[in-house]
Amino acid sequence: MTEIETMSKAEWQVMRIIWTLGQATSKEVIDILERKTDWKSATIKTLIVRLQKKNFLKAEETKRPYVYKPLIDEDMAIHQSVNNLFDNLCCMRKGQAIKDLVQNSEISQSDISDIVEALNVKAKTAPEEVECNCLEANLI
Amino acid sequence: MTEIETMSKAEWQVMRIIWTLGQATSKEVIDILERKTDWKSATIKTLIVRLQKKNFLKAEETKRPYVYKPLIDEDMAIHQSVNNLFDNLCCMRKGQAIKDLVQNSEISQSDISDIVEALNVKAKTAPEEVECNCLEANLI
DNA sequence: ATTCTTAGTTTACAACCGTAAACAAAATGT
DNA sequence: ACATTTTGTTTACGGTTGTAAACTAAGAAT
Repeated sequence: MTEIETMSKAEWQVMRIIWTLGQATSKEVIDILERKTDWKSATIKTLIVRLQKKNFLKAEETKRPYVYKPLIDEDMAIHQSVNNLFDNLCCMRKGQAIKDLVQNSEISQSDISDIVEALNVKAKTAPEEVECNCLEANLI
Repeated sequence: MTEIETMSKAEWQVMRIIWTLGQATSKEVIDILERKTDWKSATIKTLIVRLQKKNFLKAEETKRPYVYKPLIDEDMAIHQSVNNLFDNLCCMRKGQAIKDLVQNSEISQSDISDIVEALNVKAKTAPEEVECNCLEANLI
């Protein structure tokens, strides 16, 4: 049961920048986040340190300023986070939660097609009803 | 900017039981969670207290044992949690995150139809591409 | 070489969370 | 009425998170 390291809300903001740029110096991250948020540079430095401790980032320390690179793939991080949250939910309600997300998210035409396709596949084996197991003794 | 109270993973387990039962005494919650988890009853009591402080639960204190009732609707809680998490994500990747969820969740036939319907509606106004704004100065 | 600046490291502190024991008050059994 | 059990309240403690200042080491400017 190796505990999964989770990313806090603030840490997500840092990772998004580094994922988007591919790699970044602390100055780049700080400049961008000082425009996006009201965080002080010290705060952002702390977040970078914590992300290194959690093995989400590593510093290329051959020369300064260090270049920070992601150690986890963005899609993998999203997969873990989202599924981790869905694990909290009543099985019966996940379908409606997904519908709610569809309605509240901006999604491209091609992603819409992809999701519809995934739903078509799903429909071939999907049950008529999903049972609630909120009271059952399934170990969490 | 009134801070939204969030529910921790452990607190979710308590809420799910009370939502499913409609209301419950601490004994009911404790009995169920002692079968589902290895938490001690003291732990579960603490969670109930914290959920009251966060206004997710209230105790009917007219007679003992108290009866605990949800102060927040389960669907509303799910909506808030899920959208709160999606706020962390790069806009460009939300579509694929939803597809991933579809593939990894058990969903009923009728929920599948509902989601497809929502996607059809969405497709009428969906953009060809969604722009990434991870580096932009939108206040979080 | 000495000073200024930038970037990385250490320390800080309150709130929240997982986890639970200890304590107190009410209800129940005898 | 008194002992026992149940249930609610208080206190605890280490780890995480938001938030940041202070300190230090390395580069850059003079």
